[in-house]
Amino acid sequence: MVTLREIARECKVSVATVSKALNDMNDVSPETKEAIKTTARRMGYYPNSSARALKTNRTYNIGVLFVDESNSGLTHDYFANVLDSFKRSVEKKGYDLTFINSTHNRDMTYLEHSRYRGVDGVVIACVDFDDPQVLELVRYDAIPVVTIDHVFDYRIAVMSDNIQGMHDLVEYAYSKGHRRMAYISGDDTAVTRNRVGSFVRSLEKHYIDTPEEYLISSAYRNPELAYKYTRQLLQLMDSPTCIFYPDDYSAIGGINAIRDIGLSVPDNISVVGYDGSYISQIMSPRLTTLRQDTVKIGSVAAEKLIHLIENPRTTLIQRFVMNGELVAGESVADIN
Amino acid sequence: MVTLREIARECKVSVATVSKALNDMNDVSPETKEAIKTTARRMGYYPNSSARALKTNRTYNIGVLFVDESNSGLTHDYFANVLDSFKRSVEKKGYDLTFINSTHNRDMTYLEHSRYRGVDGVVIACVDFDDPQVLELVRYDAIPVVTIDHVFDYRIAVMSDNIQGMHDLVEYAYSKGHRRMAYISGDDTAVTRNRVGSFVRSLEKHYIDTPEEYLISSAYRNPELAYKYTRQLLQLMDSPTCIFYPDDYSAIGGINAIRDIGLSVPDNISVVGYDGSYISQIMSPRLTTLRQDTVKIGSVAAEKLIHLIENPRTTLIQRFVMNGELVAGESVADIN
DNA sequence: AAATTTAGCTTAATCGTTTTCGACAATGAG
DNA sequence: CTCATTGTCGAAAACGATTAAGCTAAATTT
Repeated sequence: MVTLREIARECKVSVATVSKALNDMNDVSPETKEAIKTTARRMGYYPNSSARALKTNRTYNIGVLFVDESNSGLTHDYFANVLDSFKRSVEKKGYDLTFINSTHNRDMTYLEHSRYRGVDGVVIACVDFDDPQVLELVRYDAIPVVTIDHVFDYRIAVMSDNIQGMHDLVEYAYSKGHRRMAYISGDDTAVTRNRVGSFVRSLEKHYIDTPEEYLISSAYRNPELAYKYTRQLLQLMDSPTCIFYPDDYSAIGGINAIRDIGLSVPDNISVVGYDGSYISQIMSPRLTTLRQDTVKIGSVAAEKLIHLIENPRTTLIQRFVMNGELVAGESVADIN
Repeated sequence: MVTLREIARECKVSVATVSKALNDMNDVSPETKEAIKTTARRMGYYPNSSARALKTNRTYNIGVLFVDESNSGLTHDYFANVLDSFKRSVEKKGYDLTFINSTHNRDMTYLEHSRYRGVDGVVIACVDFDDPQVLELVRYDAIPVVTIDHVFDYRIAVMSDNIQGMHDLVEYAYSKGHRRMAYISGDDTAVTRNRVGSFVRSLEKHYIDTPEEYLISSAYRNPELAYKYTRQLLQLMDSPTCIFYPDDYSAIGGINAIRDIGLSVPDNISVVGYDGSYISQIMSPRLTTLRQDTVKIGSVAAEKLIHLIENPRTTLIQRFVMNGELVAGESVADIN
């Protein structure tokens, strides 16, 4: 490993001068600076991140907290895409990504792990936001944090506009003539509450009351449950003409239930998904869904987190709400 | 941040003694060791990874090289699952995961980046294995490496048994009465060559020659291309009764093509996927496919890499081939 | 009883960097 | 000509940990 010391010996200057030259400090003459830089390049030098971190308390490393009870966020389509975009963005600015976890040897909490690794900041998504360990990390204000799809006071949040998104979907179905709409929603989270609220209010604007049996609390990414609840809805005497699902995967489960009963999508029953995942547009019929802008969410989260890291005091704590985009698809029939 | 020094002051011993006590060295008396450990716990001590890494040249950090031209490996269903399992496994042993990339500020190669971060080892998957930067990293023998689904000499490789997998699929289709089978395969990689070879040989065992127009080189995860080539196959005078695809997504593209022509799966044409992704079993008809054991692949890769890290000289360089599992599904008709 | 070993602890060097402070020479001002 | 300023550079401390080597006193051997 080639160190500053070796470059110093080669250039016949001190280690301090080499360091300053490579960091472009201005108390090194242009000539020596240039000479040092070229020999550094020639010798294949790159800094030792541990040594630098030890001295500067900056690692250029960002922690990623992405845990799901069942799967980790990695296998979660939506979050994997957000993370992918996030990763791309931070890498452009010279930061690396390290996963934060708590199932460590000597068991550390998320906060301890973050401090152990000395990450400059943490992005949190796809977790149980009531987890005491998450709260501990969020409340520890020496580490910059952005959360995705959840709002904490005094923390930057980046989120999808679930209220507008659901509104758009309801308006679309309404415009196609649907009046009896049911919503099989996800687990009880902030995101879910926003969507359910928006669903009900959007219908109320059209003077449509949503009967209790049209609002079913299910789970995200659980086609089996969606299947079950879809059958349940279809057995109502006054069954809906259009069913909304928490995500595209659940919608597929619903479609299976509809077909197994002998009905067709969208001819007999219309279906609305959420997320706009890749699969939703290659399946048939193409799903009517709301594409969340994962690229934007990831890149804005990255940008804001890095800004917070590099300008700790001047950065405003805000929420950033990203618009999604309605994807018309073919799963909602025009029954006008 | 609480350091060894503070614990030393508190316990009225030297820093060295504290370090040795916490690392369970045997030249510290049991009593002082215990005392030191409890005060360390009480004060909320955890080591500074940078300082430790600087001194020991061990980071307990593993580099992940997962890059795809289009998307990163994160959004790739199969590799995301492998990575997820890998992550879980290494975390159990106290290692963390950091992404390796080359789009860094001062542009470093993969190798330089790995050395810069001082990772103890690297797992490589889902990359262009002809990339000079990948080769540079693979050839640098001071960093332990395991590759997934690709074999290099002198490097540990963990892979799915594509030969057996394809064989099982062909045998299955054959047993269902299919004789005219076509294969729309993926890009030209080692994995693809294994599968195509196995496809052809498995049929030869049954004295079936595969006509040239039945072997089409397409791409992975590209339903549009699969759609196009499927139409092409169906226009042949002697069109196949069963079509194999490089992956489940492509199979969906193929199914769409078949349906758009007015035919049905599996009544008119049978379809075979690969991977056994989640979606393949919630779609309808459930896909006949080969589930790759992503959990096993990830955990074995982790186990072998860590063993190599901790026993550099004694670890044998081998290939580990993981069996997949045929998932019967409903997309292959019995035409006997 | 003298010599040697051992247990338990400390001292100090070291990993590779950054950064403060001071040294020194050249330059400019008065 | 003297004094202050400026431009370059180096010495040394520091970040927090590990570890070889040395020291002291007690335990053991001869």
